[in-house]
Amino acid sequence: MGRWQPGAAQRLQQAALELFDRQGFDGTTAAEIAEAAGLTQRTFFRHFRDKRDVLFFGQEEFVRAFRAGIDAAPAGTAPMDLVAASLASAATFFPDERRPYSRLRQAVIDGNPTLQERERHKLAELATAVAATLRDRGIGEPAATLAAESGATVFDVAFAQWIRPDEHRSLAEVAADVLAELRDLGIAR
Amino acid sequence: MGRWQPGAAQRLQQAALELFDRQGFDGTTAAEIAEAAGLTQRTFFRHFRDKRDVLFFGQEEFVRAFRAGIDAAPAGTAPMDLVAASLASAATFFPDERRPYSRLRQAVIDGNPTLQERERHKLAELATAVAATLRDRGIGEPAATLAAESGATVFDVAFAQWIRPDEHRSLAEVAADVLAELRDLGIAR
DNA sequence: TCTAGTGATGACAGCGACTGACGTCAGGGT
DNA sequence: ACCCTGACGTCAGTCGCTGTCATCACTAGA
Repeated sequence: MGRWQPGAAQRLQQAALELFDRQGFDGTTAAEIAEAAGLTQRTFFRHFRDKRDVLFFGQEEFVRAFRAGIDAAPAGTAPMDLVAASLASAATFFPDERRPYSRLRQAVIDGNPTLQERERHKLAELATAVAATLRDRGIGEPAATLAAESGATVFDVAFAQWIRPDEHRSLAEVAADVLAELRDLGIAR
Repeated sequence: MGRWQPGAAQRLQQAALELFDRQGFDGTTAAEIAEAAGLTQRTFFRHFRDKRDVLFFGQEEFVRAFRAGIDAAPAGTAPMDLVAASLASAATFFPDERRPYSRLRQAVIDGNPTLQERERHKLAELATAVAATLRDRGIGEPAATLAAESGATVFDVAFAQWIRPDEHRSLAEVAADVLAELRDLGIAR
């Protein structure tokens, strides 16, 4: 056993979410979050690049889920079908049990512009990673980037819908529907 | 004649771009920019919400160009054709004379992650505004958001291409080509 | 069993972004 | 002359974020 409790980042994230929810993002200092997790401000910034980052802990695995969906598809699959596969794979990261947590987290993000900014950035990073994966499969530019950005947009729209109070479908179902709508748009001239 | 020179925001933006180019974004303080423009740090923050914002001065007119393109289209135009119209309209905001300036500005942005973050945010704001305009024309959700986000993506990709050293086509031409590629993607199953 | 190395953490000091309160100086209306 | 308003300056902060160094538990090797 170490001198410190394990999972410092996890504890910081949970403490941050609770404090942000209770007293707002701006009304919460990094030192306060650290104290709630039994740590100091300095340690907080050793785990996260900045105060906002604490809400985006664990996004790498999420990106890996997108890539895994593409990697598992058979050779010769069309770009937008690869995107469909990556969406289906990523949706498994958000089972229905996680919906309440996602709603709370999103409410905090929606309440602060700088957090929305960071969220957009993370979505853009996701699109960049997916585009790279598509390029690895031989898809050229700008097709790879366009397909990847489209996938990110579909995920974003689907996630927002999935979180709504009156929504009960799974994220996978919602995402499939949104993707279908996008395809209809592309054909309509 | 007032006590102060007019166009403080303009002067601040120009001074900022020069200083960022010469000594980097992080290596330039807000007080320094203000001083170069004959003002003080406090005045800088009365014109701009934060240090990054100085590089995005005048984006409202840019957004208006997008909306104008949609408003000018005849009734019954399909969503993606409205997007095409808005792109064509917005492209007039970037005549070839502006290319050197755009290149310099983009180089500064590319050199700093937080500036990229802000740029993504501005692009998202643009998409939100375009989606609202589409909704005003009777287009429902999620079609309006999907079309608007697609338009923003096309603009982003086209702009990046337009800025390249070996690119000589106009932004309107590049954007039309990228949009055509996106449409090809949508049909491919 | 002693000891030096390692990795995570805490304490301290400091920079710079950003803000609120308040004072100052024109010009325009009355 | 009068005040009001709008743009700016001054002052005194708060807080995000960082560099530096000391500290403590654990571990490998003698």
